[in-house]
Amino acid sequence: MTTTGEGTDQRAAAPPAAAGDLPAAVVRRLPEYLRALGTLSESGVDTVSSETLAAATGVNSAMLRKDLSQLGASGMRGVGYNVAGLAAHIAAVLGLTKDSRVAIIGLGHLGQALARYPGFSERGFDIVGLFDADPGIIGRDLDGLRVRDVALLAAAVRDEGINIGVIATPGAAAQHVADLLVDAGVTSILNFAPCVLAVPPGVAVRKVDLAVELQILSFHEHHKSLGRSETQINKRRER
Amino acid sequence: MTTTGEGTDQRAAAPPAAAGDLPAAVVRRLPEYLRALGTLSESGVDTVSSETLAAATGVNSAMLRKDLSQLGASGMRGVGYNVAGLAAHIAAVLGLTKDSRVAIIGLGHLGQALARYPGFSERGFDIVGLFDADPGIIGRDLDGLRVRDVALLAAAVRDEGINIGVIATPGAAAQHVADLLVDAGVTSILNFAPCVLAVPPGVAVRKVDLAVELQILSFHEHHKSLGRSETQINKRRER
DNA sequence: GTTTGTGAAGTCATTCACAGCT
DNA sequence: AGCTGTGAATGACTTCACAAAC
Repeated sequence: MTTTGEGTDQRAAAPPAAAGDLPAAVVRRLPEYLRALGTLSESGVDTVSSETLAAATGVNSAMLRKDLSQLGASGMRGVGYNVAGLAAHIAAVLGLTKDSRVAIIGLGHLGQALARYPGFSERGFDIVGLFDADPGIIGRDLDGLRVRDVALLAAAVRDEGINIGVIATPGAAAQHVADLLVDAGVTSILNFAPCVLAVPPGVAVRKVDLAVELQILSFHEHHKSLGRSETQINKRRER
Repeated sequence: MTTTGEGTDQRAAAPPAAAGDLPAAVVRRLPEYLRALGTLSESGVDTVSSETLAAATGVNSAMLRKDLSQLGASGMRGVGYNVAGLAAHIAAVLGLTKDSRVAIIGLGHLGQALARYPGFSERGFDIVGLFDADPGIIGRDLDGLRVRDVALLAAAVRDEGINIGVIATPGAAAQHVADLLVDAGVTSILNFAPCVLAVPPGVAVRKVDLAVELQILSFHEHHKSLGRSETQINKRRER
């Protein structure tokens, strides 16, 4: 599959690669590769080996090569991968060639932080709508965007081309908001509320629960201290 | 090379002792079970079948039973699981019987939101220290906690029993902060900075990168639009 | 020499399906 | 009847190891 460069992307009729159904595990790693490539690029590096890039992203180099090969990206044997070309290829696969339009629903502390998080716009996610149900919050101005009544959400989704919804409401409101988003045609949802959302097939939901992450750490912490008596460290090759 | 950057989501780098040797995939699901059990408990339910609990957490019921069986939790055939008992069991396995003491380093917008996020203390994670390097932020009061100079971090870890560090600094500072935490004896880190941390074996790192989540959604969005019309939506996977 | 690309092997995770308990 | 617990089957992911390409 040495599809050569060519590529800048977009949706050609010809399938440049199998990109259609990439294993979820691969997709999860692509943003990480992309970030590392950006860092390399800023350092003026223009070619990178799978070994080096793998180290920068914390994965095994064989896996990295296999991932890239599945994307249809290719390197040069004996040399490595072209940093800029690879970054462009990954960005294309991720659909980052056009900016996405994001609405945040729920502007409590977390929602406000998300609204102001520079990492979103830096990576091409334009926050274009803020919505809340609390009259005490509606009307507030956050870095130039005014918080609107969630009743206006559906219309805004249609009129303003919103395609990603970020739910940062309390758990009790999350399903309702998800329904609003889905009915308005949004098919990608990032859910920060601590609950499972029911959505129709075809709608992608990703969930981030900050307390869950801490609980997982708690588990490790707990079992590290339990292990003190046994001292049996299972040696497993640590990358 | 001490490169241990623990992967994004799943992967246990920690060396747990024999008794607590649960697969990482199971540990990831436990907090979700616990949350669903809490909801059931509040509704006055005191017995639940694997089928029902599985539905509430979005997993397959056989997997749920297998998970619980690995914990040593058991239900009653023909009846189901005792809600309170199961919740207590899972909490014990996760080490949630004693509260954890958390420091947040980096109090930009995200760090401030985390500091005020009620979900942490609700689930037994006490935020006891806030640290930043910016003189403009040091000294600020956030809900009764004063932001201290990061130079005081190591002493605070020791004197105040901090066992979890949350890094919410810019990427460039994150490795330095991680080193400080590790040197001070912290073995659990939650990293919000967009970079891979190198830590010695025995230190557990979990990473949450908000932009990565959006990029993954972008992928799905992108491929929905150029996929065949009879799209076969594969199951989305939650970390 | 270096480094990619990939079959094959290995490891881990999930689902199935049913025996066995209540 | 209903439901758990678990071996077996399936599927997914990762790593190994090496031939082919530069």
